[in-house]
Amino acid sequence: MLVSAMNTTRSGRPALTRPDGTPVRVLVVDDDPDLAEVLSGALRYEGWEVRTAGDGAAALTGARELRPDAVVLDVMLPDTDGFAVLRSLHEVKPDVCVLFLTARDTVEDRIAGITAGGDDYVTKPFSLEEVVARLRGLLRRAGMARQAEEGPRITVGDLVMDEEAREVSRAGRIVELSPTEFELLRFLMRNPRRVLSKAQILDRVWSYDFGGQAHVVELYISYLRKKVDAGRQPMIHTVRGAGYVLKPVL
Amino acid sequence: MLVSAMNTTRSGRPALTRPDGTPVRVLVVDDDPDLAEVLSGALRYEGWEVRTAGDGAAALTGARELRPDAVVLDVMLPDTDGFAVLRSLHEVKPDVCVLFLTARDTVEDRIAGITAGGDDYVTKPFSLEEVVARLRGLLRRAGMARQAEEGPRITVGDLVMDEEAREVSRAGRIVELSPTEFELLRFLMRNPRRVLSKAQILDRVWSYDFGGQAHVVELYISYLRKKVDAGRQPMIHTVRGAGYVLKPVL
DNA sequence: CCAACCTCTGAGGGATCTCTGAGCCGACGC
DNA sequence: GCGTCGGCTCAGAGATCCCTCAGAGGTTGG
Repeated sequence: MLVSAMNTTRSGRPALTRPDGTPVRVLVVDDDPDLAEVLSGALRYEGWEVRTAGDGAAALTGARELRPDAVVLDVMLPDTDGFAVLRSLHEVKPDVCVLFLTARDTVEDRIAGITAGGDDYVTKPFSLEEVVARLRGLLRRAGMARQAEEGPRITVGDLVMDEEAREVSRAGRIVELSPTEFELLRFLMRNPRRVLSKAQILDRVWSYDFGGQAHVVELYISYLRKKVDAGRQPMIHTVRGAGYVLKPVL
Repeated sequence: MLVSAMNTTRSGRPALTRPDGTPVRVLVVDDDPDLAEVLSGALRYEGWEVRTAGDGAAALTGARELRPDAVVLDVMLPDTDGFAVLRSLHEVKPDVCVLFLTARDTVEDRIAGITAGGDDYVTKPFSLEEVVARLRGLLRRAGMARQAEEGPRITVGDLVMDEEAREVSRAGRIVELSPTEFELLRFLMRNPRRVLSKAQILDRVWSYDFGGQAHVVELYISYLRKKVDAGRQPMIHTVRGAGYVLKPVL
């Protein structure tokens, strides 16, 4: 019988692993150290091995040493631009996945070139849920998903989410959700039966530069309830003074 | 009043240890020496090895020497801010868990991203039970729990508490509890068959700045009895002149 | 340029929680 | 027996937490 070391995330979920069972390796390249720190924290939380770099030169060194499966790459770097780094990266490791971080006003045609190569991008300011989800998608499509259960769909009770199709259904009936509602529900569904505080939700679902109050979370929970729980047995529960839980109906 | 420091390991319950069986190591960073002392007393009471530091520089030195598994870190430090310390800590020891202490009014300020990495925070004024519980949660998720049976749930007789789902059930039936009731019961359940004085309970379950009387403890014990013991064989017993005990029904 | 949609702010109101005060009861000592 | 003390419970005030509505401002797509 084949026994491999069980690789789990800090959250207790089974981690997405490389074909040989070792953790996925990701290189984070951003010149803002705070942002790099937050990103690498979120990725380590997924059970992945992370290394950071602050500029293009460091990125290449890091890539040679870590030999990452994926790279999170800021387009704006102090020494070079992201596309030059991309070319060098592909020389070092041709099959690496790249997730670009771009400013909102980055030129369109350059982005078109990215997605054509199978890579992906997110625009700043982004939410951590989105970055993690995109990375998971890239890795999965690159054949990195060793999990049978780690498909593109999440199921909690009779609630089903297809991440790729961005489609949610409860008891077979399609539920239409706005982008924020979708991300909030995804976060809840990836952490079922666990109480999530409003701060946790804010940190994870809202952009890192969101300055607003935790009140928005209440508001969006109320939207979700109207759409997901409407008339049915409620799955979204409030835990007063603590946060919210998503629980399948028993 | 504040609980006095105790250096003994709590008897009757196996301490949470590192994978190699040595005690968990925690660094406490706060510029208020009284608070640091109270905290380290509570953590030593858990059987953990504790060291304190008063500012960011001392925190780094301490981290390098102690190589802690977790750090309790005040966001407001005389020399640096929490984010910078977090980054340095992760450089010293990438897998360290951090529990931030923040004032209530700075909550919205810059917590963003902190809980995203799997780290956590509590707002001042906090209760020691809460700090210890959060730390235990962090350590458990980081794979530090060499627990024999130290899972996310505590069991005493037919009474079961799931800390992550914040759910309590007696004989299979869900019991709804308010935040304070929950913390009080958690404290009782973590110390079964042991008489706990009202002063002990106050020091541990209520915030350190609570100025009220021990009468509240009686009141909350009475609430708990109504919900937990309701109609069943009582598990919560009064020891006149000494305190309360939680005992499984024989 | 307009319409539809999305996101967020602010305010109101309702439900729940916490704690105080007071009365009651039983245990214990004299 | 009787008073005292410790503990239990009820009732209610005040605070807090949470939900919802209404609408402003921004974005998107036609």
